[in-house]
Amino acid sequence: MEPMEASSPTAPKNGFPVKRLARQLDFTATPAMCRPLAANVILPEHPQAQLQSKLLALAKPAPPAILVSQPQVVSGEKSPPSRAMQQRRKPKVPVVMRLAHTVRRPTSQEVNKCGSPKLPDQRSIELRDATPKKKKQCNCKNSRCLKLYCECFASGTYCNGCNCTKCHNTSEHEAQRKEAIEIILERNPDAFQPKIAKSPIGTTDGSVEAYDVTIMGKHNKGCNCKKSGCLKKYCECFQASVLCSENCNCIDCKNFEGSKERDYMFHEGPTNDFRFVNQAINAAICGTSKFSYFNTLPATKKRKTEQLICRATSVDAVKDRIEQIRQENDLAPTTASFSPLSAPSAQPTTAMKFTHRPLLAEILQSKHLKELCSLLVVVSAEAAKKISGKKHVMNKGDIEEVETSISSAIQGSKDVHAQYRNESFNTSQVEGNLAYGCQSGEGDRETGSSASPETLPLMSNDRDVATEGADSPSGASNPKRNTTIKSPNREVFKEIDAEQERLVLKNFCGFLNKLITCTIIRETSHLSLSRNGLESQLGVVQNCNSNPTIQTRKSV
DNA sequence: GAGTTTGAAACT
DNA sequence: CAGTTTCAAACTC
Repeated sequence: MEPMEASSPTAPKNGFPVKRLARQLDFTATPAMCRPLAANVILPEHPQAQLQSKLLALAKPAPPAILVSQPQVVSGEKSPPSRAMQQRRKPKVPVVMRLAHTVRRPTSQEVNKCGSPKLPDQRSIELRDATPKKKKQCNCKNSRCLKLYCECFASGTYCNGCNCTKCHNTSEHEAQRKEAIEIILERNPDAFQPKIAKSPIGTTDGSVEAYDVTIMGKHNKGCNCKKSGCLKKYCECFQASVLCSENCNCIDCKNFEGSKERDYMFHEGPTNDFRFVNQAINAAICGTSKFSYFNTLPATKKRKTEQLICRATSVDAVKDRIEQIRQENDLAPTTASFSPLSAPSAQPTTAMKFTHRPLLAEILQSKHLKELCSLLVVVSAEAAKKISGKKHVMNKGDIEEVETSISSAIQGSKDVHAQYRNESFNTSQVEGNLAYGCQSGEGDRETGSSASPETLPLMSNDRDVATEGADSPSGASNPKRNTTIKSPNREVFKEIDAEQERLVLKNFCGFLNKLITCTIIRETSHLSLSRNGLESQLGVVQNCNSNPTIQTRKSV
């Protein structure tokens, strides 16, 4: 369930505006919108029509994208451009081709919500021109509908059937209306220009099954959102179904290509639980007090998401554990505003208003976690070997038991890798791994099911638990571990456990630090790329995409 | 449906 | 040009 549609009857389905968008200047305008609407006809004397006429009269071949973005051209109507236009005609904002912006088409179920089934082609057409069937009526009270606050006025139409009060956006007040238009144009000659430069839309891969359509375009002026994450219709970019661009000055933007939050919105839910685990780690590493998009979810959705996350771990637990690790390693403390953008101990400044923030999920992939788990198992085994080697006083039987324990751990790793190879990797395994890494082996003892088999051998405490509980399922399922349980040399194992835990935590901490570094580098590169288009920096991004686990392993 | 939040527009 | 206020839509309850 999307946040915005939870209670609002006008909320868009699947992120698409389904009605005339508010407070906008023909964001979604296409040639299809040039058709006069029944209720609100674009007036030929309107500056927008005049602008269009003048542009056409200039007869300069414009790029197709610009033509597409020119809305509401009234053919045949040519009126003298306003004084403001003549004096201050600024060159149009060049249309820059942007990365594909994928948006989900409505499902058949959603389409059928309105009662009438629609053919895919019809849906496609509706999405492409985004033309609402009925213009929304304004509700202006104080602006007399003579300011850009008024949607009707801004779009160059008379108010007709609106709920506004003291409306002057009518033919009866034409003089005042023209005056208002002139004043606005004096202030901003582009005030009535379309805000979105949009290029044609096409399917991303041309396949029939593909329910992603690509919208290319950007807000000419850009948005300045601060709190909405650019994922609500407060944001003009989001409202127009375009990605935020370099024109924007938004804070904590999530309306960019690859944004998991945005992806979540358009897909009405996580494609897999792994995303939320990543977000949990991301939040923990960043020290933020929230999931970025998570906190925008409605309560019911939050609970659902919380359940997903908390099955094996929790954000707070992850944060607490990472904070503990940081303190143990004399690392800079996490703060509520810590960001991977900055140095670990740096506070973000107002200058750090990065628009496009790559999420951890872009860097951390399941294979990395797999390798991390393997690394931790190996490190743990090596620790056990190391300690056992030092124990000259141990008798042969004890050594055999230690070796049995080690081989058990390694076997556990092999088993889980067999699972991975069989594509059986699932979230609970990841969560189990995280639970171990972040909660020092406390995992999900209550359920006893979330920790991955790979981490079970590492959970030294569980061995003791199994010792005291003969009916423990895990203990019963692993006779080798039972062998360890019966060892009289518990001190040796305690030492091994301590060493294992120390090394595992140390490596896990290193892994997290590598992730932070990767995120910083990638983000910096992302910013540089978006601003300068320096493709040469792709190498940095690629390097950043390299496996942090391997980097950690090298550093061991 | 009332109240709150949000960000663009308008104003200083 | 930056900060503040106004405004109406979006959103929440």
